[in-house]
Amino acid sequence: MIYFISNQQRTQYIGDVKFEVKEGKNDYIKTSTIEECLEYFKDTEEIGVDTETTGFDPYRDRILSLQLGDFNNQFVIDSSIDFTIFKELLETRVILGQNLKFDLRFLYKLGIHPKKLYDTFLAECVLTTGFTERGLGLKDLGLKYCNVELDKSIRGVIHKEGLTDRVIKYGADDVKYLSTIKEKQLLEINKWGLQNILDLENEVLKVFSLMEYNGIPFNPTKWIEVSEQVEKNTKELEDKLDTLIYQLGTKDLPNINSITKYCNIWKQGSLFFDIKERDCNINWASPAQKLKLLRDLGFKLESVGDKDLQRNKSKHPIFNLLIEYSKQNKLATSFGKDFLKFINPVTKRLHPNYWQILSTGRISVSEPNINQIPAHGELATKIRSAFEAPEGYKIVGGDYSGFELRIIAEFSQDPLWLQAFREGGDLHSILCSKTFDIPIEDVKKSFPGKPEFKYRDVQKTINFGLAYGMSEFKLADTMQISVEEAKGIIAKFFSVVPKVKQFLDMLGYSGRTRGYIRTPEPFRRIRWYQNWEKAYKESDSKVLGEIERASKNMPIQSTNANVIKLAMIRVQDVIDKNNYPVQIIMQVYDELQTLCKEEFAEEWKTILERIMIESAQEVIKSIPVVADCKISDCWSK
DNA sequence: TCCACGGGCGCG
DNA sequence: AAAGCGCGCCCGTGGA
Repeated sequence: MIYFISNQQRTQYIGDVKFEVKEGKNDYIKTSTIEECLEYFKDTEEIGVDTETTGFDPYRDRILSLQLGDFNNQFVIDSSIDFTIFKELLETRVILGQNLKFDLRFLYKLGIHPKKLYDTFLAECVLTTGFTERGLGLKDLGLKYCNVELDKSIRGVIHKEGLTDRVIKYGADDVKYLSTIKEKQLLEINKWGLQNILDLENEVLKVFSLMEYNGIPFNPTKWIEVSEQVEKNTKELEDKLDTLIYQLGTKDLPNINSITKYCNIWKQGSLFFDIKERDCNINWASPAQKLKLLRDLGFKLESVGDKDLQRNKSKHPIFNLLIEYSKQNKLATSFGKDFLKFINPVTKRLHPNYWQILSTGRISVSEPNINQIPAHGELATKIRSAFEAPEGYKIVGGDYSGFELRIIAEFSQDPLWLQAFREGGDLHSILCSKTFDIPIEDVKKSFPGKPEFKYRDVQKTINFGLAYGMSEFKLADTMQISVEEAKGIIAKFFSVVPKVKQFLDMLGYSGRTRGYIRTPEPFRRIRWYQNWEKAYKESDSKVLGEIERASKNMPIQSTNANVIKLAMIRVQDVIDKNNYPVQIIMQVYDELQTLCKEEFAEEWKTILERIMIESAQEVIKSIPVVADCKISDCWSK
């Protein structure tokens, strides 16, 4: 049965005619009261919850209706009711919902903070990680688990139509099937041993919801300062490139009679260069145009990517200009003034979207993507300084040190790799000395005859690269050596750390032969390869190779992601239990940043660091884990 | 004018 | 046959 709770007249439509009625014309909808609703849920442990809202922003939009229910009965409560009446109920029961992050932000706005969550959307993500053709919407889940066709056609018109019978029915259906979906999902979850990872996701859900709701403090003045500098740099470099082309056209291209002729060869009908105006029509942001030009000038390049430009930079001054231009242009476009559109007009903060589960278990962030803010180079510090704590607050946070390398140590149990972390030595240097048979004091020296390659840097490339399934071809390309030489280096390296090789080979074999790969205990996340079956039958080496390399990396990357999620749960838990004046504001792979009241910052830094380390040691048991936290006014390394 | 695609590059 | 993993964003390109 569907119950409707409201303090106002119901809106009804017959055709296009709108009128108010007290009781709907369909007898499956009854009017009810708050008291009846609270009484109904008095002894239930779990409640299906959904909201309809006027939009996506909890600060500018509002809840139109709140739906609470189970399979037998659903209550549709309209916005004439003060929803905070349900605070106690919602904060003590298990809240069952589909993509709850959306609803939670609106409940937070009302001061309602549900604690125990089960999200059918996240459960489906956990069950189908890696599949590209999967249905994650409630409509898909209704069909898959309940064989019921849920009507979604109405979404988006509720605001106009009002709470008519069909809108109420639709709202009620959105909570009616949740428990059935959950029960059937749990059968699959248990069958695959995914309970731990599902619990982790359902718990960290509220942290991501809070992060989206709270947002990130941002100082636009500082951002604009850097943007203007970068824009200026970009324009100057464009001018320099144009001038260079002018000089090339008049002097360095004797085989081309005039730049006009060259231009006509290059692009029919439109001049890219006007000698009189000294105006060059080349779009320096166009890879195709750049490549064509450089090839016409006689350079052999495969692309105009940084790697190819770097290799040619001694041959002509245009390469250094192009390298620098690409960098500045990237900063100007991706991190320029356009970025300011993401500032929420109400909170003046950034409120990015979080996608909680990608194929390895990492998250992704968008609008804006806070996980790709520049971190290297001289402008990075300035750019990041725009992420600034307000007056009276500090940014407290930090990252795990060499975390993926520690994960490799734990899972491979390689003696040398373990020993390096146990003794606190520098892993890259230790392995470098053994791989290249040189004294450890010499690891920062260059290879004989190759001043641009230092032993330890190459070792770093190997340590990270091989964990991603890197081949001798890539190493040869990176180091500019022969494939044979590269092969030799890899063989030597793996003879130094045989158990690492064994571990990676095992992962690759596992993925290639089974079509899925999973994280070791305790989380046991699983990633499927949708294209595996076909590739396996057809012995498609290209696809199987991709699966093999991804499988070598997934448990490592995934464990990092699982651990930081565990840390987030525990950190938020401590904040909530103690009412600390702290907000988690960012998670950047192996880094957590919080916003903290200034007077609490010192104490908080110690607590945060401890929780991060303790969380990681739940998984990394053989060696110590290090987290470096610091207190600052703005986001910094 | 809109859209899909891919090169290129920002982060880890 | 191709050979380092995981993302999102910007822009140019080419077709509708």
